[in-house]
Amino acid sequence: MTSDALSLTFAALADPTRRAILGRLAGGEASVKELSRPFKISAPAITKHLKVLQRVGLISQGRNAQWRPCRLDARPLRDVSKWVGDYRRFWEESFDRLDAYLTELQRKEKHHERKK
Amino acid sequence: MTSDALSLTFAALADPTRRAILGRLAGGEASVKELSRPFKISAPAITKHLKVLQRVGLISQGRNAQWRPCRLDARPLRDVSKWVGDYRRFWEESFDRLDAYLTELQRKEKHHERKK
DNA sequence: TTCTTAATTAACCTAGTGGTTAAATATGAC
DNA sequence: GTCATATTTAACCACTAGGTTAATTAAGAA
Repeated sequence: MTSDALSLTFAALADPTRRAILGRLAGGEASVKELSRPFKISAPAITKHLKVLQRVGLISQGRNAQWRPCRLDARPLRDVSKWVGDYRRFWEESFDRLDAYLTELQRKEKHHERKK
Repeated sequence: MTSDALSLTFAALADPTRRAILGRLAGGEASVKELSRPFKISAPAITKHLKVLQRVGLISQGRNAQWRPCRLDARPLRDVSKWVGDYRRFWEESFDRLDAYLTELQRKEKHHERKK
């Protein structure tokens, strides 16, 4: 795998289970068990997902008796946000073009109706 | 692979070569040859990267003689931006906490100096 | 100590990724 | 038609990802 931080972060986010875990952690700390509850996959699979998230710094794990409470650390998402933000003008542009296109289409439609 | 659109988009962005291609296309249309120039990988490898980008709708390819000019379509990035935006408050929060921590640390440092 | 629960590690499997080289296809130029 | 260039397809390879089950570690409870 590509080892630069941004690539690793994107890769970590490319799995819906991991994004769901982050979503859950947005609501506060949770144990591994709690995190696994919504999914039908095994505990080791969850552990692996958590390792991926931990490796890119999106979560950290504490210790409390036999539990390893996880908590969100969203800071790596700043870089993602910054990267994607550099393209904002492009999708706004495309949207504008699409919007203009649709408006034009509508105008033509009206014109067509009138002619009928 | 996970087949929901957002996962596929994140996965497409998880490769630095593909992100560089998007970066190049931000400067305007380019042929496959032109896109491949900065990299030391083979033409088929570039073709594969382009297919990945095309599959998630980040680029589209036209035809002009033997060239297939590629152009950026950033609209899928809106969803990425929206997703990551939902976490903004968390990284701003973490940053604040770090900031508060550093301020506190500095305060303690000063106190320590004074005592010496 | 023994039992139970939480979580991880080990070993394995399947499928997918990113790369390769060689061959095929498409198109304009001579 | 032949040649050269651009690009894709085919076939292959090493490695990784995401999953499994079984075994291991850690800690509180009986």
